[in-house]
Amino acid sequence: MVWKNAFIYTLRQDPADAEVISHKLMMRAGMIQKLAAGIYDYLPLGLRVIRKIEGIIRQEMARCGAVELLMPVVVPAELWQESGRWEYYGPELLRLSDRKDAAFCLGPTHEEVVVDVARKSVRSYRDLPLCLFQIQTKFRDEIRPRFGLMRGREFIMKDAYSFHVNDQSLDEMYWAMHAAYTAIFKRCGLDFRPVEADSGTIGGSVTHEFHVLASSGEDTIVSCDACDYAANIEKAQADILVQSPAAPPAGAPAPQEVATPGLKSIEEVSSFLKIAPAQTIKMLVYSVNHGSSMVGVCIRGDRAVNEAKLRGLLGADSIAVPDENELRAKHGMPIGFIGPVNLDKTKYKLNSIIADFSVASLTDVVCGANKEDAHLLHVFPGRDLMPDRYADVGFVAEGDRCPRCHGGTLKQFRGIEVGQVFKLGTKYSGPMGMTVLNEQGNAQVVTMGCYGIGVGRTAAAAIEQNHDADGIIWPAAIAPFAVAILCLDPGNEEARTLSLHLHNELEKLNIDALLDDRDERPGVKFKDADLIGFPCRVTVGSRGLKEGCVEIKMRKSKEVLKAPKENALERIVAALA
RNA sequence: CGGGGUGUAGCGCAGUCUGGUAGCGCACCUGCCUUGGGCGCAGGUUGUCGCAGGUUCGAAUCCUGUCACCCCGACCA
Repeated sequence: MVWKNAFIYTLRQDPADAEVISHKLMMRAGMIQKLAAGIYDYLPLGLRVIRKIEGIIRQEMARCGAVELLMPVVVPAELWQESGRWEYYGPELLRLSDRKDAAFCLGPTHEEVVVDVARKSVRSYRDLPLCLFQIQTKFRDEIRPRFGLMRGREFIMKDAYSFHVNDQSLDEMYWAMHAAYTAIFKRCGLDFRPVEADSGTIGGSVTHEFHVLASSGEDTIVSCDACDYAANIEKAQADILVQSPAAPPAGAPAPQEVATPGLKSIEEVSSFLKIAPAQTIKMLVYSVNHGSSMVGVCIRGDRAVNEAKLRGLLGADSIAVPDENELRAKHGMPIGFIGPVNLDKTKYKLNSIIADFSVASLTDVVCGANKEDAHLLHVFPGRDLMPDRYADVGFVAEGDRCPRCHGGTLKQFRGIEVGQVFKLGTKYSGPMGMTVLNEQGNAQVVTMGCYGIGVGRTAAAAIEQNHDADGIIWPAAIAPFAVAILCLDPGNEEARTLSLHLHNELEKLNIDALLDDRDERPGVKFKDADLIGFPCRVTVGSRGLKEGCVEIKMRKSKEVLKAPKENALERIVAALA
């Protein structure tokens, strides 16, 4: 490819609306261009990266026995009504209608469609296992798209779906996909971790997310410093020694009310009483399934409630913290002063009280007194608390002990979720009636897995991990071009001929080369090459040619070597290996 | 959806408070010059000042409405 034909326009300054480094660099390097919020043009250079990643994915999918197909982006509502998701998916699903007023949506994910594809043909257990995948544009009307390709509304996703006659077969495919994802992200040159993840409203299922470690990541992941335990913080557990409180020691003082006028927060109360926040219990009220019931949750004062865990524990579709004024007005709750001691559930219309494990080991602590402007001292959970149950509903904290090896400590990292593998079970095949005849000749609902990779997000994550002050440093496997040949003097016959020759020979060897033949000053070409991040740069200029040499420079190591022009080609090939 | 902010040339911005000929840097075009890290000189092109109303002799500027985009939060396969 010759620069003049390549449609590459770089920017000297960061675009004003870009926040994270990958977004800035992709815009500046002329890889993407914004069309609307969360909707981008993939320019030729950016598309080449996408295609490279897709190529790696295709190879690894083939290795798992997955076969590629392509399903429509526009999906009739009936399919979504069949699975039930038309009702509860919410505004993230972009709905539209055609000229006949028939309802459609833009597919944000394709479980319904793929079940429909498979059920039309698959009749027998002999056809299973089956794994279908596609690489396709998805649309999710995100509340807040941001960070360029990292959280777009329109984005390219590889989504695979597998069908099985039993759990063992599903399990095999699940781990084959897990291994494939590991291979894919490794080949893309990423530093990543597979982590256990929350399965959302689908209780009991197994799922792993693949996170690229990066400070700009939107997720927090937790991993053990001694073993291989790693989990999304939504799911992560700590090694909890005490799950129910002991009786208080003999002579423990009785609870005592203390005036705490206007002091509602844990910080205010603990600093006023000169105690650590960990010596308090805080209590929160959650509305479950849009107000159909309410629960009280108490947790150690310095900890936060993990709403994903709470939702899972309750088996709820949604939970939310109700409006404070509403709780005061409708339920008479002294917000800021409620506590788990002598709590009148009926009065406050609370269906149940849950205590996090973090309060079980506490003794002699402070909590709200259930009346305005007062707290209680000398609370002993083993004596004073009567929750309906103790459970794990808190976030783990940095330094908690590992639940797997019991010896290591948990550390937190930021991660970019680039992929997820999921055991779906019969969530879609059941309602949509996808059955096969089993060995006994009986109709049996198939069990499914699904496996996604954000292709554009993977590209963005690669930049987050591989850049410097000058620009992108592409991992070789996903670089738009492996080599940039800079012809510094297009006016010089020898330089022009030699650079073109090298370019042509590299292409013959199936090595992607970009020839910068522009009539620009050398500095411009160097800056652009660094910004775009070609792994290898070959400089052909009159200065080197006087010594009969070209210069080969590696972007990542900054290593420079001069090669005699006669064997420049083999030196370049060797440098890339 | 709540809070905050921004819309002026392809990009980055000033001008808006205090109404009076539309500006700067980069990019782009022409010529000269230069050629190993975003050269220099000279000349030039590019705008419904987001959109719609209103006030005014006169609106980028004041008022009303509206749209888009960005940030924080809530939310999120």
